[in-house]
Amino acid sequence: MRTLHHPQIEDITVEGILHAFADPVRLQIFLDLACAETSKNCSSYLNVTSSPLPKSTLSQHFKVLREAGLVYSERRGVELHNRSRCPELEERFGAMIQAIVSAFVQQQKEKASSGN
Amino acid sequence: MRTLHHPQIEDITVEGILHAFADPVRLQIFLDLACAETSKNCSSYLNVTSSPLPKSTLSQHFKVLREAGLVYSERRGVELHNRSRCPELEERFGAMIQAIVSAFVQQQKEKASSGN
DNA sequence: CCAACAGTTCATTAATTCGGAACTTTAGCA
DNA sequence: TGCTAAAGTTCCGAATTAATGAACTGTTGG
Repeated sequence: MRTLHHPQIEDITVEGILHAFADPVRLQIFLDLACAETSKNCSSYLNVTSSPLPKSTLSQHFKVLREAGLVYSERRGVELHNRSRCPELEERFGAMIQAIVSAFVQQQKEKASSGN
Repeated sequence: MRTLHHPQIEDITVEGILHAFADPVRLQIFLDLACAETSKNCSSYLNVTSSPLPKSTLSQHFKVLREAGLVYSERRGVELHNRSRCPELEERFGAMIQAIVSAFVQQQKEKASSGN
């Protein structure tokens, strides 16, 4: 495993972020990480969808989030600890991240209450 | 040309919007439409990038924007008049659209001033 | 050293996207 | 009425990107 690449805050782009968030699995993972008190490993999200994700797929999703500059991943022993980069992101992109996450959360609520 | 499909406001999804916005050409078009006083036709954007876009590509971009629920297109004679759906979108998704557009505009400014 | 575990990489297949060429629709005009 | 041009769309092949099973890499504990 090569060393993990995390872009500098100034190299993060709006379109990179939007591309990463355009996948509901990734948006859900980010949302969860952003709310988490502590960092979480990748395998925590194997069952983030109704059917379990293959771990190669999950690994790719984390790579996309990481290289878009949305999460910071750190090796600890055998696992990877991931946390959102919310504070820096907020400084650079203002309300954007928060607004996206809020809209997604509200959409989840609506979906849950109507269609069930 | 079949009749144009515009999703109902309640069928518009966050991930659909983010996917549409993940392409800088589409984001730029939306931004421009959102600021425009009047509706604009597709061909107005043939030169939205440094090299001119093929019109089939542009047509596809407008289709994506339309089907994501971001723009409303109306046939007038031989051309299509497009306008953003900002008011409804704002009601449904709060600050999200505005925050994305703002972040993108700021990024454009930074790019223009540094790299030139 | 060995087994187990977390995650990555590789290779194959599937799905998207790009863009040129042909097509459709509407308007203007002789 | 045609004829022609303009604005978009559709079609299709090529190129790119995404999904995932299988094999692999590190790391830890015994």
